[in-house]
Amino acid sequence: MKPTVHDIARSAGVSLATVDRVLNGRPGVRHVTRERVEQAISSLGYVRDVAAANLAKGRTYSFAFVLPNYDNSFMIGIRDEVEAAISRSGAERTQIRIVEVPPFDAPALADALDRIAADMPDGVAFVAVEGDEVHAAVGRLKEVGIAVATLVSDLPGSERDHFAGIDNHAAGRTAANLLGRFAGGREGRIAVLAGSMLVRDHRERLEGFVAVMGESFPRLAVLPVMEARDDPSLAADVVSAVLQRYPDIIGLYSLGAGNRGIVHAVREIAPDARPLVVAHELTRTTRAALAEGLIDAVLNQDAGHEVRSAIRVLKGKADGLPVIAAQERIRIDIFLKDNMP
Amino acid sequence: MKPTVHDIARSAGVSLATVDRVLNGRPGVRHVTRERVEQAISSLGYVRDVAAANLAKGRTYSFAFVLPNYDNSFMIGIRDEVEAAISRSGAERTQIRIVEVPPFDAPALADALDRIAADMPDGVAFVAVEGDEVHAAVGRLKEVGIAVATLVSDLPGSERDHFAGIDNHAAGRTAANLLGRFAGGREGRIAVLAGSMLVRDHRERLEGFVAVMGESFPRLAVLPVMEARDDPSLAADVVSAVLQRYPDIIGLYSLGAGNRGIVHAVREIAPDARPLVVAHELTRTTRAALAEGLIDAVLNQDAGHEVRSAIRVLKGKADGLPVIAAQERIRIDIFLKDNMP
DNA sequence: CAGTTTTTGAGGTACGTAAATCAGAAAATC
DNA sequence: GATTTTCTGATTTACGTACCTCAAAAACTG
Repeated sequence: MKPTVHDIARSAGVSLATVDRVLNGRPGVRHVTRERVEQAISSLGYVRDVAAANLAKGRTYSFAFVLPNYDNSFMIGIRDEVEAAISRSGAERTQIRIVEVPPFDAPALADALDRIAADMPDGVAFVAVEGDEVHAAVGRLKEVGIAVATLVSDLPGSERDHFAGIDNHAAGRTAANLLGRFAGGREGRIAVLAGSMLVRDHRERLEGFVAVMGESFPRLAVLPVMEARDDPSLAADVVSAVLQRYPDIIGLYSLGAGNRGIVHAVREIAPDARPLVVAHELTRTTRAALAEGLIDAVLNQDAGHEVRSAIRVLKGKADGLPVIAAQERIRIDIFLKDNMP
Repeated sequence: MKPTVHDIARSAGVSLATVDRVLNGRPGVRHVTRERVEQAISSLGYVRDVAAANLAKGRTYSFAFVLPNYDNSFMIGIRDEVEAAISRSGAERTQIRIVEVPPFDAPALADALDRIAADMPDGVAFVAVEGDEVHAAVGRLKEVGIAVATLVSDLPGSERDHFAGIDNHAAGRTAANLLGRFAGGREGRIAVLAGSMLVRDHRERLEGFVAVMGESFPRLAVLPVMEARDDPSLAADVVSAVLQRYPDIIGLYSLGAGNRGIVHAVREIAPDARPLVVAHELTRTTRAALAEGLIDAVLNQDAGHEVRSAIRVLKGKADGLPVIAAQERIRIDIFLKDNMP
């Protein structure tokens, strides 16, 4: 039978109240007594029943998720997952609200963070945009004791507690590895399409990609990156243009969103002249394109994992617990047409 | 504020006892009253506080995991995960024990299952070996109301409630896809190394692999499968021999265990003559080989996910709940050297 | 309508922990 | 040794649900 606080009290020869004081770090216990209790705890192998503790505490955590009001499938996926978390919030004693901000707008993001700080939630998660205002706003959040996590896109150097997202450098490397190997020994050019170089995750992916291409696949020449602001129609145009301009393009790496446009452009090309395509995020579009053979591989970050990890971390931070890094690492999933979930 | 049973009672104009009867499907409630209560439940958006319910029930689930006493890294990983679950068992109100059986031994497995049945646990998970005895034993378990899940290797056609493992057919297809694409347009032979064709998961992987090779990569000739009983030293010998015999082997698919031997054999070969290697399960060996470039890709099934999924399903089945298929699907992870976790 | 059965209400106890109060004991201080 | 301060014990209430008992009310029987 699992030991309870009562067992500890009995075993240590103290009262329930004292056990409670030790367990919850409350003052008013002599050193020797505290040790006796701790001794009993470890010898009985007591572990706190978290469910019962939460029930007794009646504590609820309040969190805010700041998301760009941005309509690409991936962000919609993130929002869906946050909403799913909200619908589960009853069972998990969390109260989560979503705050929308314009995308790629550091002042607006900083502003939103400051407004949230006024409500004193237990934690805030946000998709970072780089900017001094944002750094400063994070500092203010931490100052008043609010836990802060970045989501999808990080803000290194800031005081955020945690980043819930993938290693984008590694993602870029992985993409290069796949494209390079799929290309076999062939020679040719590789086109890279990004959303915006102002976003850190895109920059990092590009860095990783270019690095591996240079190291391992010198016969593949990477063209200068094209930015299409994650806009499908713009992406379609840009891709069509570059494919026409350089007939020896044998691969395309789409490291941002707007894949609908890319798929559209690639479909226009004769099947045997189509480039290899590696894209990010498994969405309806990329899934269908994988199945159809228009995209060769998709790198994915699981939005659900990211959101749940962020919540878990914020909860832990709110209670002053350390993050278990291994548990919170978000994996870079590779999907081919045969292993789609 | 989250509604409680009290709120429902008040809102429906009935007593707590009646709400309780409705919630827990106990008899003694008139149809109209039951409807009034259900109406209140849905209009208030009541959701049962599972933590409090479990606390009140004080129910503990008892499960048995039957694992082959087999020392390959993957099985050790599975065992570690079960043990991790055992160490968490206090918090999760489960009591789990591990039963070891000799590998690939259907009578012994059936025997173990029967012995377990005598203790009447709530559920049993086991790594299936094919055999009529096993089918019969599963039937007996189900007959007395014990939930049954297969782990890693399935037993289709039996009365098991659930299979916690990957789609091995898809895994084989994925391996073929990777190997075929990595080979570029080259021509040559592909060697396949399995543990034993008597194990269902190995057979299925092979089928999927051969199918895709035939469909999509007709220039790659798949050699007859070699069986090395997941034994590293045997595997090393077999691989060395076949590589010597067929100098035009450009790829190797290791669909079972014993990868240590394969890595050893491949390392002996001159770097530029080494075949492409795709193997299963991310272990210390395969991880190091990936990093070193001796293995090109590793397909992995997450042992932790599988074990936790099995426990979740057994718990659900013990309570008569249906399985949420999407949630319990185990993914086929692809790891290259750049996206290793 | 009396008797029976079914339905409902009221209330309590329990699960394991948190948190509070208050009184008394022990230790430290002067 | 008296006083203050610091500890400790005993006890209670609460969290939200499950499950039990007993009695009363309502609905059916014949």
